[in-house]
Amino acid sequence: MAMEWTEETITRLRELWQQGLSTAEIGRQLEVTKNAVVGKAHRLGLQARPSPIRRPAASARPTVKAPATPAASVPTPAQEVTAASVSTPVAPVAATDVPSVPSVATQPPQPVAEVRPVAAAPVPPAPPVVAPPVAAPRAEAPAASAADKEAVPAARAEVRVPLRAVAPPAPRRSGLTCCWPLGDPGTPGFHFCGATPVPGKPYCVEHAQLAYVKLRDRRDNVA
DNA sequence: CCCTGATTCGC
DNA sequence: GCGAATCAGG
Repeated sequence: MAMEWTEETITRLRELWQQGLSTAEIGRQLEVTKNAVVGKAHRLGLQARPSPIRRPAASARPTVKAPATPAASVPTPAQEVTAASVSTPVAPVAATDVPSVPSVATQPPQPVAEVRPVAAAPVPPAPPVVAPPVAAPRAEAPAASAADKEAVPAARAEVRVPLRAVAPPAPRRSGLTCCWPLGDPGTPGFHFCGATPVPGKPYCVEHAQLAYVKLRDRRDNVA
């Protein structure tokens, strides 16, 4: 064992899980494996998301040793979860004038829509005014791959965004603020960073780095 | 191949 | 309780 699963991490797990992030994605953010995420999620009694597979009976399981397979004929679990609500509420983000009430406490309850962080969908919360930044990193020099086995397969250059189902902070007319969410949405302590964002992006320098991370390395290279 | 989540079971 | 190994569907 290694992970401590502090309340902090458990809370984050809950949030991320509820946001519909994939187990692997959560794992990356929590610096644990997806297995750890799934295992913990189940132990926490978190709602299991539709599994891509069916697991009727568990017969042969030659993991390490002791197959022990007497007999197993279990009825189908019949646990269909058809939650195909493909709604796309899209954060309000009133573009015109907004009341000078940046306080999140006064904002309407977050939609908490199940925004799925589908890969290849770099959709950072639209900055209050300017056009979508569309972080398009990737500027690798093609050639030069002789002894380099890594070679940067740019085919999967993608970005990761927080994708909290929350509306950005009420845009102040006289200055943008970093809309990186801090805290637990829906709780009093929840707020946005509020720092001055980098031009063209909805986050400050700090959080922009967190938000726009190329996910190239998955299993390896945590942190 | 890649991805996904679920389960089992040694630790 | 934890999570690697394994499975299995898309």
